[in-house]
Amino acid sequence: MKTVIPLNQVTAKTAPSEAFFETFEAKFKALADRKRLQIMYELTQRGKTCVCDLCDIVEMAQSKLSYHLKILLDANLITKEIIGTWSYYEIHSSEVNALLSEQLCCIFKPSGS
Amino acid sequence: MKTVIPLNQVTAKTAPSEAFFETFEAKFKALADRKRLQIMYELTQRGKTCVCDLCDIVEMAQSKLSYHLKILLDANLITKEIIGTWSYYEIHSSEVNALLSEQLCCIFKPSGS
DNA sequence: TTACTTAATCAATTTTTCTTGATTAAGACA
DNA sequence: TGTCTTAATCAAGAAAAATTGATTAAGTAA
Repeated sequence: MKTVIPLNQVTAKTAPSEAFFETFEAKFKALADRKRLQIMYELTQRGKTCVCDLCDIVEMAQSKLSYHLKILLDANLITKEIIGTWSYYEIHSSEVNALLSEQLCCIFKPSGS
Repeated sequence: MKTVIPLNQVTAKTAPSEAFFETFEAKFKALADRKRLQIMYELTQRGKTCVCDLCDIVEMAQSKLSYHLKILLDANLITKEIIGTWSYYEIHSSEVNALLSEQLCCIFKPSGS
């Protein structure tokens, strides 16, 4: 899995390195799909959600959903918690906040956080 | 060319439509490439810039640069002005502001605007 | 143990995107 | 007019990402 630089370590005092652009490339790539945006939106509205429920909510086959969740997880935009046989996913609010505008954060993360 | 919904017309009072996610898909897709992010960064630093100069700055073949500029232009993230034989491109600040966080806007658009 | 459930992974195919070099179109100017 | 410059577009091939169905792994519970 690729190394992801946490957004709070990012500054722009000197010319950005190749790695800098790569980090954002990965994050924007993760967001560059309408199905993954829908997943982000549903997680925002519902909070921590089980994969089995998400499958029905976004009407996606299980293997396909797993594929897309992994991309969002690798980009550090969501987090994962395994409880027994179930996997729960949640928006990674601080990362999303650091990336997106206030007005978008109200759509892709809970307004109150 | 695809229809682009201006960001200032976007609200989230009801469940977002398919078109809503498609609009952001296009914008994030445009940002999902390290070369295009570098172009955005250089335009941010330099302001309105001629294609011929940009070619040297980002070290990219002319046809390749045109291809990437078109993707950013279609996503409404940059604007274009033709003067004589030259084409000048510029960051579309209001769109970038509506999309990205304050901290990123300082990197992908001039701090002062 | 066995059967069942959940979700990640794999392999093969399809689809999309990117790159490259060539061509085209339009303006500048002698 | 002809030549030069700039930059967009085109077509073919390469590379990357997405989809599909099957398999695997790990937990639950009889």
